[in-house]
Amino acid sequence: MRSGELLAASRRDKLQRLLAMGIDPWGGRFDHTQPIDSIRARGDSLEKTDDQGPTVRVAGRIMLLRSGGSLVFLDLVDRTGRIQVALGKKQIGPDLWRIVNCLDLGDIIGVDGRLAWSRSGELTVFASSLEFLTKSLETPPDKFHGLVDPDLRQRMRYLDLVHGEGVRERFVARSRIVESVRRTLSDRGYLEVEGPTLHTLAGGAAARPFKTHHNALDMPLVMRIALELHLKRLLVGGLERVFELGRVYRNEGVSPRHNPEFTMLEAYEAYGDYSSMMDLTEAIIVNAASVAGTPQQFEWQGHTIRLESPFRRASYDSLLSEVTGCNPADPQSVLEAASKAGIETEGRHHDVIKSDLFESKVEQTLVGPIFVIDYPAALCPLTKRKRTDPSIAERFELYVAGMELANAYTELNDPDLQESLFQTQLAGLAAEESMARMDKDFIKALRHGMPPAGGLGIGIDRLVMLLTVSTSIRDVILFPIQRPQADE
RNA sequence: GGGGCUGUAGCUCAGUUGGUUAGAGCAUCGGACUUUUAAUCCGUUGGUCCUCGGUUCGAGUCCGAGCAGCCCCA
Repeated sequence: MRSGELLAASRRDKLQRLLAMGIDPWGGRFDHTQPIDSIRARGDSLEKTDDQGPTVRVAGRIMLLRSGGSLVFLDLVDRTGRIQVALGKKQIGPDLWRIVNCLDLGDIIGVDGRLAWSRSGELTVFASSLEFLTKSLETPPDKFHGLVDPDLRQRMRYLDLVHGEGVRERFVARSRIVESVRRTLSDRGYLEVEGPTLHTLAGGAAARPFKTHHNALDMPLVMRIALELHLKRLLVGGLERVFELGRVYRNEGVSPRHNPEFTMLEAYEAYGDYSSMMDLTEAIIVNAASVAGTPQQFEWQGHTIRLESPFRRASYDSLLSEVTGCNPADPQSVLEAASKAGIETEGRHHDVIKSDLFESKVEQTLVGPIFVIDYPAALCPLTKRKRTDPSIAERFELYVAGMELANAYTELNDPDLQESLFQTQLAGLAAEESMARMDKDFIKALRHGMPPAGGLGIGIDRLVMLLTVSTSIRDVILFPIQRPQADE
C-alpha cells in the first residue's frame, strides 16, 4: 500500500470510531462563534496571571497538534487568524476526551472555553467542551514548510489559502481593492452596469478572441476582449457615467503578467476627457492602496515604487526622444533609431515603427507611476484627435515598473471618422493586433449622438499585483488557467 | 514558437563518477508525558525515482521523445 493510502486509511479509521461513538463527523450548525482576531483582541486586557478569563466560543481548522498525554495543545485557524486551544482530559471529561483521540491535523472543530495565558505566555482557549465539526480525510501539507510547489499551490488553491504564508490575506486584500474601486466610482456618480460577455464581434481592443457557438441560434460567437463598445452605447443612451468591472477573455499566451481571462474595469464619463480620467485613475489607485494597506514606498519587480499623488505626466514623444535620442517629429530620425534597435521597418507605417520602438526601448524604463500621454493617432482608432494636431490622439497609458496598468482616451464620438478608422488597416500591423474592426451597429449608435467623454480601462489583476506587491498575476487570481493533470 | 531550469514517499527535500536492498524531516501507527510552541523522546509503516523508449553487465543518475510546472525571450 502506498504511503498516501495508509495515511488515508488511518483517517478513515478515526471517522469510523467517531461514527461508532454516535458523533456526526460532518458536523452541523455551530452558532455564536467569535472570530479569532476579536478573541485575540480581548487577550490584550487580560492579566497574565488571570486563569479565569472570559468565556469564548471558537471554531476552526486544526493546524498544529501537540499532544502531552492527557493535555493536548492545538492551533486553530479561522478566516481571521490563529489561536491556541488547550484540551485537557480532566477539564472536558472522559466522554469528550474520546473525541480528542480521533483528531487529526486538518479537522475542523468548535470549542467553548475560557481565555487565558498559558504558562509559556501564549494566549490560549482552555476548553471546557468540544464539538466535532468536520473530518479531514486527506493529509495536509508539511506543517512547517506548507505547500511550496507552485503547481500544487494553484491546483489546490484551497490548501494554499489555508497553509500558504499571507495567501488568504492577499486575496482578502484583492476583495477590498475591488470594493474600493467600486466605491470610488459610485461616490462620483458612476452607475455599475453589465454588458454582454458573448459578442458577435470582438471589438474595443487588439486581441485574439475565444470562439464559441450558440446552438439554438446557430451562430458563431466570441467571448468579449473588452467592455468598451457596449459601455459607449450606454453613453449614447444617456447614462452619462457608467462602469463595468468584469471578466474579459483574450486568446493569448500565459506569462507572469498575462492570464487568458482577467478582470477589467472600464469607466466612461460624459463631458470628461482623458485628463479627467487621469484624476479618476489616481483617485482609484490611491484609495485602493489605502484599503489594501500598501506601503507608501516599496520594492516591486526590481524597482522602488512610490504611490504618491500626483503621478508624473510625460508625453509619448518626449519619452521616446529622452530614451532613444531620436526626434519623434522627424520620420527619418525615428527610422534610424528603430533600425539601430533592430526593429523591422520595411513597408511598415511610421506610427507602427514608433510604437515598436517605444515598446522595446522606453517601456522598461518607466518605473512610475507615470502617465504617458498623447499617442500617435494611427494606433488609436477609438480615440479623439487633438484639435491642434490630428496626428496625436488624446490617450494615456499608466505605467508602473514597466508594466501597463491603465489605458484611457478622450473618446472618439465622430461617427464618420470612426467608420473610416475602422476601415483603416495599418501597414505592417496584423489584423489581430489591430483595434480597427468594423462594428456597424456601434457606428449607428454614434450617429445618434454620443456626448464627448473620457473613458478609462484598468487591469484589476495588475492593480492587485501592484498593491499587494505580488510578482505574478497567478498569485492574485484564485484559479489561474492550468493544463489538466495527466493522471487522476 | 525558441531557450534555460525543475519533476524522487501524502508534504518539504537529499541522493557522490552509472554500482549491493533509494535516504532524511514532517505526517502515519505503537509507547511515555496536564503548560506545549515546527513540542520532545523511543520504536514503526510508507516508493510507478513524471511517462515511454534507448545505451549499458548494471540507470534515480547518461541519451532521445513526450507530459507538467517555473523563468527568460519573440
